[in-house]
Amino acid sequence: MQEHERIFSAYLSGKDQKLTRNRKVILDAVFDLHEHFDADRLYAMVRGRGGDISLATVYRTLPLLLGAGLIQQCGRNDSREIYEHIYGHPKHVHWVCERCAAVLETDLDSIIPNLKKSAKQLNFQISDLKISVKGLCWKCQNNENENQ
Amino acid sequence: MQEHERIFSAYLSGKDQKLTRNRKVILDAVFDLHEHFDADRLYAMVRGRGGDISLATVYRTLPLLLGAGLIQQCGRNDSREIYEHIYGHPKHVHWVCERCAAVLETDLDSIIPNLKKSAKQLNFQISDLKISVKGLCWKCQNNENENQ
DNA sequence: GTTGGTGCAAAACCTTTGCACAGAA
DNA sequence: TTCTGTGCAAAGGTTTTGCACCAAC
Repeated sequence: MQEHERIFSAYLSGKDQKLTRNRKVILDAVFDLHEHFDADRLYAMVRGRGGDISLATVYRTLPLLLGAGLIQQCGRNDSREIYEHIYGHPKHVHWVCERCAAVLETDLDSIIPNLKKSAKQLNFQISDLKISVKGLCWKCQNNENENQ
Repeated sequence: MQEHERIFSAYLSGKDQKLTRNRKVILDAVFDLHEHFDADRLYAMVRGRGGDISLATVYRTLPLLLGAGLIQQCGRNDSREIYEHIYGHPKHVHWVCERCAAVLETDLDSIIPNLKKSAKQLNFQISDLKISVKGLCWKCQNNENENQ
């Protein structure tokens, strides 16, 4: 049993819920997706694995994974909520290219050494942090005039 | 004529569009709302002013205000897009209390001195930046056990 | 047999759009 | 007269929910 299965299972137990077969398939898919994903992408992934899982079940499982701290929301694409798995990933900064939609990532500490100081000044107890930087990646800066 | 009217008018001219009466009412409402707002809140505001403006017009005006750089999106509340006016406001950091939903604001530079350095390293041309910190404000830390 | 899980279809919800008309240049 | 702007109602697209049945303990 993998670490994130243990975590999910423990979280569910605490709510008198179970780590069912469906939930296990969804959990595995989430951690096999090494990209950001939306509900539809995740649904396609679990369908591709032969399971008979409905979109409703995917939608019902996402809040559970959020609650367990295994995934987090990271913005929207068009009108869809985007998620990523975070187990074992330190909190980080997203650099989103507005042209090609590439997402670079860097760690947080290198750009926000003063975060804790500010929190202390405000007397604010941080539980979650999101930073999203939009602009042009180097590739798109060099190809500004090409059509996409 | 106020400064943001001039800006909006200039922006619209550039697109062969006009600063109509409806758009003026919406613009004024946006700058009279000294809080974050969603489409519905803004709609209520302009209705309250006696105008006969439809929700569709509000929705059609929001992208124009975004384009003119007069407002910006700042996350979602439930399922609604949240906006704030930004004319004259430097980019800033939101500190959102998860319990009472209070939003504190601080300026950016004090917590991210290294942002430009990172951008240079990545060769990333920044056009927009969002930072949202969630947690508990000092008030809620001291009243954790009270009901809301 | 009681509790939670699930597929299906329908509902809910915010937002966008088609259309016909109004208004300005 | 030829644009753009607008209200209204309908459509669109994502997410949630009601319900009946299933599965596990």
